Amino acid sequence: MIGKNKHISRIVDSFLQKGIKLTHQRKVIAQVITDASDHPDANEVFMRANKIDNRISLATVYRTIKLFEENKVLNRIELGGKKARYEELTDSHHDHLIDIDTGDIIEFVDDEIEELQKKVAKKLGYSLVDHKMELFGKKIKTN
Amino acid sequence: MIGKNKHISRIVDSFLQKGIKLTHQRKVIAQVITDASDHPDANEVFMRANKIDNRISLATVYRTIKLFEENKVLNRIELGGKKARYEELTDSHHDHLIDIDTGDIIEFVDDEIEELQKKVAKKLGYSLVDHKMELFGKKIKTN
DNA sequence: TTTCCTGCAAAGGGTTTGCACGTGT
DNA sequence: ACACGTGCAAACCCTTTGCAGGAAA
Repeated sequence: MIGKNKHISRIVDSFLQKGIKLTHQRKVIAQVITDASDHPDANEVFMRANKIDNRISLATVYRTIKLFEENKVLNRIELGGKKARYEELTDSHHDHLIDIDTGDIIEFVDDEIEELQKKVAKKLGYSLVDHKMELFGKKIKTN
Repeated sequence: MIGKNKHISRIVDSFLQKGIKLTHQRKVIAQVITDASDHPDANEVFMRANKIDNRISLATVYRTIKLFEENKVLNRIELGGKKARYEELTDSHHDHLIDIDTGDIIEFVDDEIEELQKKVAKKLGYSLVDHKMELFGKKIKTN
């Protein structure tokens, strides 16, 4: 049985509308991603999905992740290394601050920066379609 | 014979100081990177270096690129795909605007954004060590 | 000469894909 | 029933590495 059905319905609805088949595997993977508060990589998604239901292969995880990306329910983040990590795509855009000591990822939104980005793009003769911003920082000691 | 010796001397000097051997291969690769105004990937660097001198292998290009990165003369850029691309590291930091239609990369500097980034990091309890920002845009038609 | 560097080819890690079988609608 | 999705294993792409020969200091 799949939990959190209310939350998942966003993905389900969007798929039904487009006539994409809702397989068992896709539901489980959707749940895993919806439940994840960290930013798992493909293999991590695979392991979590597999724990719920062992009929799921890594290949399917990759295919499903790609499908989710194409349907804008999943966002890929590249963190310098060679593996991609993922997060559920929500309505509000946010960026990431990465703790260089621990690898923790903190999400934040800053409208001022977003405004400036649009302005910069415009100055260069472009209209901004998307952006990616990652800050890397060290925690300030508070003792 | 290696051209642009004046420009290259930055890398050469830095290597001599640290006692790193200045092999023929390294000089050629340094030249290729110094001369590149685009943002070549490892294989592209290899091909250009190889055209100048065919005694250079892809493995050496990778090893040299890593060496250059460690010595802060080269900067790695990750552009969503799986291959890394590179540019010579200069004193002034800049970010990239990518034309989503042509793949062109435009470099820009915006101090205001940099300031805001520091501020945002601080607000979250971090001191900013580095950042990565890429804007994706469509050219505004001017006809 | 000594130490470090190189080329080659093989291995590595993450991701994708061809194929025959299985499943949602 | 039909079209599409899946598991498996092999293939792929980019990058790294072990080794024996080669070059810089």
